[in-house]
Amino acid sequence: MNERYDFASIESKWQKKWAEEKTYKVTEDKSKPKYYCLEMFPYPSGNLHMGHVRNYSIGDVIARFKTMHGYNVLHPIGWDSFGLPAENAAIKHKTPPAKWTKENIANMNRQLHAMGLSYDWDREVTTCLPEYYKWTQWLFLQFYKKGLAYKKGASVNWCPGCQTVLANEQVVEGKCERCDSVVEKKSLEQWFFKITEYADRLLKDLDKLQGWPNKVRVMQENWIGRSEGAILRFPVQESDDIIEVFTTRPDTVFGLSYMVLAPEHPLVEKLIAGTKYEADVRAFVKEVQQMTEVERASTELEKKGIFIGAHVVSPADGKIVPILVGNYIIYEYGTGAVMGVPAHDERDFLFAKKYDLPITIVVMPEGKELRVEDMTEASKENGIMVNSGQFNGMKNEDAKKAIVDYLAEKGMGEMKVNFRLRDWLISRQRFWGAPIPIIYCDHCGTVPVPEEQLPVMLPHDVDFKPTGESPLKYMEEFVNTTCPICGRPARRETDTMDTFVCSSWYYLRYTDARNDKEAFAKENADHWMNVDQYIGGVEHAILHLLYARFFTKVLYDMGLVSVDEPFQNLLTQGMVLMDGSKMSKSKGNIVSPEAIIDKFGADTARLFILFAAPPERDLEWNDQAVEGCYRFINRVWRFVYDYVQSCGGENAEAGELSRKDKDMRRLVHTTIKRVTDDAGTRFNFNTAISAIMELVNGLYQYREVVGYNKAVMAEAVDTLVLLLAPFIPHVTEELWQDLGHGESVHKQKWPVVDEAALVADEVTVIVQVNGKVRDKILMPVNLDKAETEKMVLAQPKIAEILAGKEVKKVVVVPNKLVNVVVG
RNA sequence: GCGGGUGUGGCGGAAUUGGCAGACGCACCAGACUUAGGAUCUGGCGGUUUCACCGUAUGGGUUCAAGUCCCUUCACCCGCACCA
Repeated sequence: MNERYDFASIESKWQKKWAEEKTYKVTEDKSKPKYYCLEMFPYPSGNLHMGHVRNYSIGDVIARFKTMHGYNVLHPIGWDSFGLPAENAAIKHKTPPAKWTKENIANMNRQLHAMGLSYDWDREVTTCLPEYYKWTQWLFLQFYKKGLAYKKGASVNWCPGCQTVLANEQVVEGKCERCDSVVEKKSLEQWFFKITEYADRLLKDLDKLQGWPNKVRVMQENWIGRSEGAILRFPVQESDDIIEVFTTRPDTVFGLSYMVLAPEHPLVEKLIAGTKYEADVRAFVKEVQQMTEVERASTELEKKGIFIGAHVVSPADGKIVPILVGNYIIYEYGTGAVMGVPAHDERDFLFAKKYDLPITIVVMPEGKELRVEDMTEASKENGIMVNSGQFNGMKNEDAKKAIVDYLAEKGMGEMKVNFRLRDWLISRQRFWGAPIPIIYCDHCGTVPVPEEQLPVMLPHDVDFKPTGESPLKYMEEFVNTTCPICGRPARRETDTMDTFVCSSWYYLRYTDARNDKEAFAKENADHWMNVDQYIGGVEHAILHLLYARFFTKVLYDMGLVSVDEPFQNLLTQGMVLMDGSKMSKSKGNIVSPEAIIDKFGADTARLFILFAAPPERDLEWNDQAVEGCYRFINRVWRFVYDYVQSCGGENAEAGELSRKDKDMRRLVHTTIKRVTDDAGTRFNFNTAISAIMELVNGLYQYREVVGYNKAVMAEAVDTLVLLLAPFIPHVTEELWQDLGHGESVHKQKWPVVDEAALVADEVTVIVQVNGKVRDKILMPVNLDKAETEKMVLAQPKIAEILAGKEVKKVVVVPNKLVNVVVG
């Protein structure tokens, strides 16, 4: 054994050995309980960053810990390797995206190995390889067959920077989440997945995800945005047209004062055509549409509208009110039309004040006398119905249903649940993605590519346009094909799929990664699913996690999997910060994982990142604290070195234990207990590590004891190495061998707590007087309350404090604390 | 505006069920060893007017006992945001 801790040679030695011997390869071993530990797979940008290091260190500890606990652990890794950066690099450097991606993967693969992660590399998946995207395309076809993939013309989010459309989820504050360009609206024919059909289930099943952070569940709930209300129909006066509105307040329909349509609403054009209002309304609509999405969506925007020259008749009471176009109506939400009830809606109130429209109170808050003249804002309180014909006197909550029932009889309304969630737009006008397997034939229409013709391969040798426009459109050899039905010339779809499609099912592919007959065998998926622990950044709280849940539910309905939620438990790790802000190239506050590994080794890097903060919290990088972790490993190394030099290999009999021996054993076993709880059930690796540090401090003291027990010491040293193994796998593997053990430390059983060793003969009891600590007494363990009280009151120090005072009460918490209450 | 969260020494953080606030580590200070120390070991390290008192963002409450439970106020972070 080397006296010095030489991390570089130790780490490379074991990494090589683990790879050669496939130490972490896993097969479906039915004799053990299974555990699926998954970290969100990386985009192969070229280099690992600290966020990756944190993510994978956390996952690796969990995987190794569960393995030592006897689980059959699936711990895979792969590459989310389609997407824009590869294409942008291709344009810039004239390298094909496939080459750029492959090189990046190779480099990051090397970096992952340098971290000593326990992945089963035989299950590595790469989404941009045909062997993977063949099955992404196959899944698309299954969705298509079920009517869950469809093409429609729609006003969509267009990112001029990325030269492609975006899903709603990828638009943040009106900007592209990737490149920050202001997103424009474009009317295009696009492919969608019908995620809205699953809105209710995606919402309801959030209840099943008790192992998810509350925050993420709430974010998904808000994103899905379920609201209960009604559809009401308002006939346009002297016309056959009907304006439908969605409202959550059908009880306020008698307070109607006007009707507002979104500028994009088709009835606007229809109702103004050929009227004297035509020119003004068109000008207004154009003005609104010329605003950016950000401007339009701003709550600061002054609410404006214009009369379009037509009226509707209220189906409730026959009241006739004007129709306007309003700049605050969103065409995509509800029906794109809103009934204006100024008394009970804030926006309607402002609008009515501005345009001097009538305000009618129809819900009177109980115990109040609201008057229109006094109102400075809309009243949203519940109350009693007024000015509402036969519904007067009802509670407004009851009137909601009563009014809709009444209108329903006339065919003018019904209860309706509305969702904020939109269908998932999956077409991308870019090259580096899985081609959508669809063929357009002039005779047969839209024809899915037959499954036996998959994959639809991305061509090699591609010329990229500097604009970013997809070169696929111009590649005759790709576009021109024959119709699978009639055999006549036909054209391929040139859009590719959103990369989030690829990442919506990769966790299933891991269960059967090399299968070339199907996406995955159901048997394998059933064996491993669902993911017991998923770990990743909170930035995926909506996008990826919602899409993956949707996919799982669809596959469940198709009978391809037996679970309807993919991720049982979710851990959202915090960010790695430097000087208080997220590490980023633009800020220049980057610490490269490779530099840290070169200087201190992977074990130190892992230990620091796990020790510095609990996993959900943001973590501030601290170079000096990294050195502290390096010192700790050295301290462990020196201890084991000295131990091996002095008495390693001796077989000692335990024999009679002295008090200090027993104390040492108690420390060893309380440490096992603490580490097991902290790392295994709470994932508080920071406190688990601090417990081990205390053990090491205790060991340094124990070895100074003259005539310490060698069997106790041997147990303690072995335990120390075993407890550290999941955190710092290389050095513990080396130490385990130095201690004379044969098999890998990572194949050992986790140490078991000896409950008997935890019991002490004596305990320190805190003595309080009126809640203030006055003394600490060492007393025999498990004294009953009366004896404890007697002993405490007999203490000279306590007796002195209590002299001349009346003891009112004595509270005894056995083995812990006594509180004497005096008058 | 709505929703979620956080607030503890110079710093990262600990206190799992209401029971010694500050574990463990960083930084700092002192000592030992040493030709030397940025190595290692030992000790100290919330504040103050130090036989004691004060102290977990703020003010109040419950309790024998509150960082922990209840109410108030404040600050910061994150998500959504004209959602009808």
